[in-house]
Amino acid sequence: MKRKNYSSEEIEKKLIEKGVQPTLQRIALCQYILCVADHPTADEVFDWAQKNMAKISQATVYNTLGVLTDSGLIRAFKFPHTEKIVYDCNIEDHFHFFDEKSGRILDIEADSVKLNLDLPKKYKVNSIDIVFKGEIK
Amino acid sequence: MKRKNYSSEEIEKKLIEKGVQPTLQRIALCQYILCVADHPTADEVFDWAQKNMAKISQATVYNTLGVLTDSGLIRAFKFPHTEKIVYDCNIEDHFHFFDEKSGRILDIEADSVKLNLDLPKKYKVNSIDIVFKGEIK
DNA sequence: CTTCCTAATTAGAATAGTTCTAAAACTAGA
DNA sequence: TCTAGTTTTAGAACTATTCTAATTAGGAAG
Repeated sequence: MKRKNYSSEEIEKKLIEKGVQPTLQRIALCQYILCVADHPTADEVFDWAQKNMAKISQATVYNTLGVLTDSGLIRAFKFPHTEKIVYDCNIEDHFHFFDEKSGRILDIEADSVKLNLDLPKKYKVNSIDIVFKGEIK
Repeated sequence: MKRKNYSSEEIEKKLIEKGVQPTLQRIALCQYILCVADHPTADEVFDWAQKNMAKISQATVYNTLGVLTDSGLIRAFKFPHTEKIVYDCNIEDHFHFFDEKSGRILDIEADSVKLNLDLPKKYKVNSIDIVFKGEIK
């Protein structure tokens, strides 16, 4: 839901801030990933790219998604319902809701989930992944 | 931790109960999956089978894991840390702890996690997957 | 501008895990 | 035993992703 409308300049600035060389391909892909897409997979990004920009290779899409993920501009998730890696421009701590009807993934804010754990003391938890599955009425 | 020592006869009975034809291969694989293995992947099951039983094909291992999963005797999970499907003989509702040091997966009983959700009413939750990542000291 | 130098892009091959296919081998029931 | 339906099997096919090696583009220095 945090769909923004970044200009090329703003995206360029973001990339530089993160130490990523702002090439034409990367800026274009960011337009889609940061502004338009909703939890896209690599092939969705590639499909969009083929329709909306000059010739680009699949490898560049994968490279770029890797670079963006490593730089912390986006995050990569793996969900139980698909093999494909899903990318998320929401880099805050959060959980996910998978709508079994539509296949859509929705973000769940971290503070709408209160957890009360009773684990053995020696279990040191570094991070928690939660996926709710269900449907939206 | 629910490591049992089922005899061939007990396994055969379980398979029949679930409407699964108890072939030699299926019984043998169940010995490993239900009694010995701890969250195995398909290739771990295949490795074990090659060492411990007469010639068996990889396809049979995949078929059998599929049949056992469909029948409800075991469950299949997909975790964020690996591509491989992980099988679990614990068919109760439960969550998982992934030990980042050892790579081991441990079961977390459902009632050691209390959840307090504040989701929009129209979100109907059917199931919840939780993976804790961390280390065991 | 050129000349380097490095980094990014590319096409295609390679890989990993899994599923499919078609044939052969079983198994259960009549 | 015969037959029909299952299982098993080897190998091919498939899907998502990563790797490789060659080409191209972008800067910095002169």
